[in-house]
Amino acid sequence: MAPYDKGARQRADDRVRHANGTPAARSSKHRGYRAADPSQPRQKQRWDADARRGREAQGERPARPNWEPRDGGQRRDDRGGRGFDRNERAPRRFERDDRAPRRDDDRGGRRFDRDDRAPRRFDRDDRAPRRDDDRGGRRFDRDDRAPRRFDRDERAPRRDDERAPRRFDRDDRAPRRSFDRDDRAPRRDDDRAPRRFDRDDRAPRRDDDRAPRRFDRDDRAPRRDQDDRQRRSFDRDDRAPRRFDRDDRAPRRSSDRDDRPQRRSFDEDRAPRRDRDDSRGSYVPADDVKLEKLQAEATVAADVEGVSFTDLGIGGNISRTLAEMGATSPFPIQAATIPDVLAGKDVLGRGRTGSGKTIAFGAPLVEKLMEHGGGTKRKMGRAPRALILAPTRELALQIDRTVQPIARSVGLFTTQIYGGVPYGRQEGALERGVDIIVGTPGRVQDLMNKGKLDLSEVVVSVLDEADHMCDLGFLEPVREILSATAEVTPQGNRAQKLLFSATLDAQVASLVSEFLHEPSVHEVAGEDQASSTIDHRVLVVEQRQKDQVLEELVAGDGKTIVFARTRAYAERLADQFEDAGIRATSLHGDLNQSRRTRNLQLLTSGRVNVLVATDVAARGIHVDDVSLVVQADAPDDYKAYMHRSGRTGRAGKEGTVVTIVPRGRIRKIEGILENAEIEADLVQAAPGDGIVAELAAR
DNA sequence: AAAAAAT
Repeated sequence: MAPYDKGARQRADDRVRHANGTPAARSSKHRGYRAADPSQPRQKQRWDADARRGREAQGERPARPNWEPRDGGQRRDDRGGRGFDRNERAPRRFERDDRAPRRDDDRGGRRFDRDDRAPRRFDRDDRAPRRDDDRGGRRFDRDDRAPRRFDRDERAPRRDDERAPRRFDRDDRAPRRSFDRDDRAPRRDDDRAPRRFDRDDRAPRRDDDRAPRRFDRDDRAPRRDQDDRQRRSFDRDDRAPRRFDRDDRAPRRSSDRDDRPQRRSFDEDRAPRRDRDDSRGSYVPADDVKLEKLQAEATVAADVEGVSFTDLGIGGNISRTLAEMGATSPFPIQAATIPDVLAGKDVLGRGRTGSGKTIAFGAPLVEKLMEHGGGTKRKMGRAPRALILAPTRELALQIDRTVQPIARSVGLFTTQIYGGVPYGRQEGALERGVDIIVGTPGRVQDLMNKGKLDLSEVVVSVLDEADHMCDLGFLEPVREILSATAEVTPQGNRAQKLLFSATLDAQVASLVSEFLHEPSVHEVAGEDQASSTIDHRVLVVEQRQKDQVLEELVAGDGKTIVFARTRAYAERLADQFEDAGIRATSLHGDLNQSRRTRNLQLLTSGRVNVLVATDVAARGIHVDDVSLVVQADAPDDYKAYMHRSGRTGRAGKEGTVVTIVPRGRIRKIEGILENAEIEADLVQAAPGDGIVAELAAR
């Protein structure tokens, strides 16, 4: 009792003073002791809960993140032990390491330890970053992840591989983890340290150095590759008809439901609430419902031949920068939307990411800012005047890589505002003053609520993947953000809203009716997935043979992206592939941001052949030369199918999309294909079948 | 139901 009491007394003293400061301190202090012992752990926990509630009351953020499972809080409470441990991570991890097998269960508590956990589950990846911060020893860590596994052909230890890295990483922490496999970890280090080291160190650098380059590629590849010729050829022939077909079908599928939002979508009358509610209720049926495409003015390559960016109204500096980036002449979507944006109109644009869409809004946006920016350009602490929102961090980054050089060419600054990274840098940038914000809704809203981000001077707002932004969970934040932007420019014109997506349909109706004014609608003929150079296949596979078939499919030499429905499955598949000697990595929301960035880079740089991802990678992500897209789980809807499959067959190259379905899902996938207007062979397949080997060889 | 997005 004695030793403990000392500490407890100290704390009790503090509590008494803070809590009430009553003169009865002594006796209450005494009582306080006893209470303190058992309650002390809980004390902190309660405090946290109070603090959270307080923050929520201030409107800062919800007590529970909206992506968190409902029972998250409860679980946490149940685990009293963890709740108060929060700050003491070492012990925790330690415990968890023991629980490794249960990792999935850990998720309830996710919110507060995300970073911590990532390591747990995906050992290799997470730790690397930590070490980086701490030590020179980094390299080893990093290597552990991707490279390592491949190196280890010895599979017997398979499971060892999974864990070895973790423990191994933390040799320092040996006491915590060391238990099982200290023996092996060291070995590997010794053997491979040199190699990995090299790789690891360089990998990061490359990212930094090449960001611009890659960026260029992203933009250029599509442009250059998708020559005017190509586009024209398929655009005209194939698509025009298709689009019309779709319009016809929409009604068929969803009868009256679809009609409401569609019809209203571009009426100026505002019935935002009703629209929204209606759409929420009726848009998300169990089946893949196809909404009417928006009435659009189609632009084809012939329309833009011989036109230059300058002709469209883009200034010399920006035009030169575009040329340096590889955009020497405008693509159709750009030719269609740039004049309207410059004219101050609201615009809806349909065009695949990476095919010129970013510049279609980026270039005129910068031009517009110059126009009504005036002398305030350089002012410290100036509020941003343009906002670009994207549904994922990776996409926001990719957009910024395109827009930033355009902005800089005329002395404007951009900054990225997205989650998963420290606030300091972002807040610092805002304090210094920026002109264009590129980000994701969560962090933008967060900084808005903290008073760090003032959107009241934003006169141009862009929603990329706008239809996706209307998905459950995105619509509300987006509405709040848009509501915080300016209604009119300093010159008294209406502030602009621009919505872009490869699958822009009536799902955006509520946003359109609430925020847009007489928008002009454009699309590029031939820009959707159905165009193309992509061979679509469906393999009907027995559930228990699925993983084996997948492994055979991804064993080929070409770059492959595998889509899985859940994070856990994505991670498991990546592990399985690595265990099989295939260079693979994963991309999903359970990884911390540095890991996400790095793993994506592993694929773009070719250090791995296979990326297993959730739908976080379905939209907008451009990786050169992906020859095969495998859908380990069927997509939710036809739009997901189109976006996922659009990761391949880019740049006019050949691509193959293989969708694995169990027998029971055949009808579902057929419906999706029909809506996507894609024809695909559907065959049964089992491990070792010729068809599997043939597809893998591509 | 899951995914994404804020700590």
